[in-house]
Amino acid sequence: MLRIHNSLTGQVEPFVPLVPGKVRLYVCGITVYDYCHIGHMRMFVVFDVVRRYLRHCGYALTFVRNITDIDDKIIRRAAENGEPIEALTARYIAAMDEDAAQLGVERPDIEPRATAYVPEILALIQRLIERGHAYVASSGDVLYSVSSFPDYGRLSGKRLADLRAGARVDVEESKHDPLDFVLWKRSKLGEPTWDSPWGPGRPGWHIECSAMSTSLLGDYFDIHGGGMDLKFPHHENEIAQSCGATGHPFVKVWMHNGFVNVDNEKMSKSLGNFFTVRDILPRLRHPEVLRYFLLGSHYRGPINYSLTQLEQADLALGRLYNALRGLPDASPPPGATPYRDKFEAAMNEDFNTAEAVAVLQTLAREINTLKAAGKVAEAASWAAEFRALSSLLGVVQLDPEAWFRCSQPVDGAVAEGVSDAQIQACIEARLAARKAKDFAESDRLRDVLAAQGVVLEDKPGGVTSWRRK
RNA sequence: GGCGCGGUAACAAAGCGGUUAUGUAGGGGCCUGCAAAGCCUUUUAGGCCGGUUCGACUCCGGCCCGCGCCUCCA
Repeated sequence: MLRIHNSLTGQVEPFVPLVPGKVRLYVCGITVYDYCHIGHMRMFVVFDVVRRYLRHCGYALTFVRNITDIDDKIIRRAAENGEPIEALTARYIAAMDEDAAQLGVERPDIEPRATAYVPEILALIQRLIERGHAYVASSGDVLYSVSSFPDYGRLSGKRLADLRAGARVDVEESKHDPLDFVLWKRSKLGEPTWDSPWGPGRPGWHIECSAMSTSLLGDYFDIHGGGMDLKFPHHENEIAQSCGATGHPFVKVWMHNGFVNVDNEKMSKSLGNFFTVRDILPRLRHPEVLRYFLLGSHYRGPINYSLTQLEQADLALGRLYNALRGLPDASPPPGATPYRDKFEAAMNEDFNTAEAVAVLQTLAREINTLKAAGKVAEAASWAAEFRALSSLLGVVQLDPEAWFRCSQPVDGAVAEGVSDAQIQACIEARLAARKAKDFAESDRLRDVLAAQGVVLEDKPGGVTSWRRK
């Protein structure tokens, strides 16, 4: 049975959907004003695996991931660039889609944009005012009254008194309570605006997610996910808004993924240790290397980014592909297998992808052993099982030969080098030399290819396979 | 100050109260014309101090160290 860590309780709990057989999942997506960094991508990949596994468990899943396409940073960036907001957001949404696709992240079932949900947002704010959870401030903004919601702070384990004592924000006079947050912002000159009962303005960030999630998934749904940093205040505020509006619970299970760090510190622009997906992919043999790296540790813990780590991921993936090499198509062994059992046990325990990957490595050894013993049919059968399992993680999705034809770029540049056909010709010539026991020539040809980053491997039966370094 | 997380071998990273994690790296062996790959085998663990227990890396307490959130942030 699947068990999931619930941030609301701090426990790993058995997962029981609200409606048997159905799961409704909402994940906070990104604000589109720049390229995705590795941290964004970790969130994408983590919830892509959650999505795959929930479906594998047989649930009818509705997966929503939103796009925040109106926000202070977007407005500022568009102004800096001197371009319309729509042009900016369209560009970065397209870039996000490309990056996600590279990493094997499938599109969510529904991908709402905040700007398309303004009517729902207005209705929600209206309801909050009616129920005494929100007020129109002297500034013209509509604010949420934190003190009207006794449960405020439950998700993040904070108490209102502590938060007030530690408040570092400039307290705006119009706020009844320094912790009150904005639902509807009065727009300044030149900013995008929508009409509202409280004058022209635009939605606050937190209310967008409450409106989109409940509009699409209902007032009470199964899982809400996002990055660790959204727990407070974003998700806390969502709870206050949604529960405030309905008077009943909002989300059953909260899931939060850990950060990507660099040198054990959070990636941030101010520290200058920031890596976008577009910075990294050109340094890799294949985008799968990044995905494998991200799944190599548990989703809740921090993960430390470094080139060394990516190199290790490359080698580990190569080992998996190597096991699958040269095997015919086959059907997996019927019924449960020890590998499948272990894999599923790992995934069932709060999506332990690190352990699931270890199962794949062990299975690869089994396949290699069978291959070495000449038991090709058996090896092929396990290879089919391997592929069924690895597709749940979205790794080892290529044809093995295609993997080995990719080369590992050096300093971000892919070596031009020799073509596949030239390599093949060289191998033929070397095989002829070997047949004639001309080992000097044979070794010379191997060295020629080695200098081009091509490694040869002589297999039994006079077959030679190759790989790019 | 408040809340929370973590310290595992050369590097990375899991599970687990007593039995090999896993990958990479190192040693030895098999295989190979020689290599490579693969397989077998093997060396390096559990921050520190106490406690519980027949037995603790695993549970409890204290200490030290690192990190995160408390402000926009995946």
